[in-house]
Amino acid sequence: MPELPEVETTRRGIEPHILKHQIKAVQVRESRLRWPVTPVLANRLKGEVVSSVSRRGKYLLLETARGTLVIHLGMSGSLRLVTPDATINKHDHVDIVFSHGPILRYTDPRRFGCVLWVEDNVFNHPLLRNLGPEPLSAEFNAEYLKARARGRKSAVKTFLMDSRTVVGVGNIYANEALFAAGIRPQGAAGRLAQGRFDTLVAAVKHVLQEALMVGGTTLRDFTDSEGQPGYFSQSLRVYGRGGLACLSCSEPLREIRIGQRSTVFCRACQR
DNA sequence: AGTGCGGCCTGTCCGC
DNA sequence: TGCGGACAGGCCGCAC
Repeated sequence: MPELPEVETTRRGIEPHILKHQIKAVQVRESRLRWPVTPVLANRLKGEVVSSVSRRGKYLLLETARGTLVIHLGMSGSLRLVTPDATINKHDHVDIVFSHGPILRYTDPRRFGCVLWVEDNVFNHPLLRNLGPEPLSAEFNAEYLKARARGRKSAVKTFLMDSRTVVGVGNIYANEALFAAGIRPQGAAGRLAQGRFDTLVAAVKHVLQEALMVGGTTLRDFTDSEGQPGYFSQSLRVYGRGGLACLSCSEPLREIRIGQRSTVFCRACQR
């Protein structure tokens, strides 16, 4: 499942191949994604040149002079560069065909993702307008987080996964960051002691940065059909390890549900 | 405003 | 071996 590190890795992987290149055609085989892929999208993109490839949270932004293509990979999506002779598989929903040959192929078995065309300022779009700071930016710091948590009764994990608090922290890294910070996921965000925001912010940054480094190396060869992100198999310390021994103290890790999300933590190490 | 939760969707795993 | 059902997940959009 694409978390922020994988989306950023995807961005870095495709950018050199499509930046300043012209889109020859767009082929939509399955328009029923999270929101319908409109025919307008293909018409408007045709002939346009990609002027930037950026990212906001887990949204990839392909900018052209006429507008921006907004792509979200949902939880099962991927975006790969393929050659025109590549086999088309069942879940290859959208192709962006470039004039110089490569095809940017959007694949998403569960169709939780989206491919949208936005002509107005993309950052005013409802999907992007209310997003919190980037986790790896200076804007995401202890002072900010503390101020935002004030009075909040929801669990710190839920709070952390809220994209209005900070973008790019999904279930996996929320679990990992809270473990790294030694903070119990179910405690109210507004009740965290002052000093713990520093620890938490540092843990979020650390966990994401580590994943980004691993993702960057394993996904270097982007035309590799293998596709499975290697960072996912990196040493996750709590996620998916409910009932197993804590890697720090050997106590069995607890698994509970917070906000319908699987939550794993160590009762001894996280307070 | 803050909070909680239903729903979207399919691949994978489990038990029978 | 086949089959049904639970589960996983991001995150919108609604209800309270």
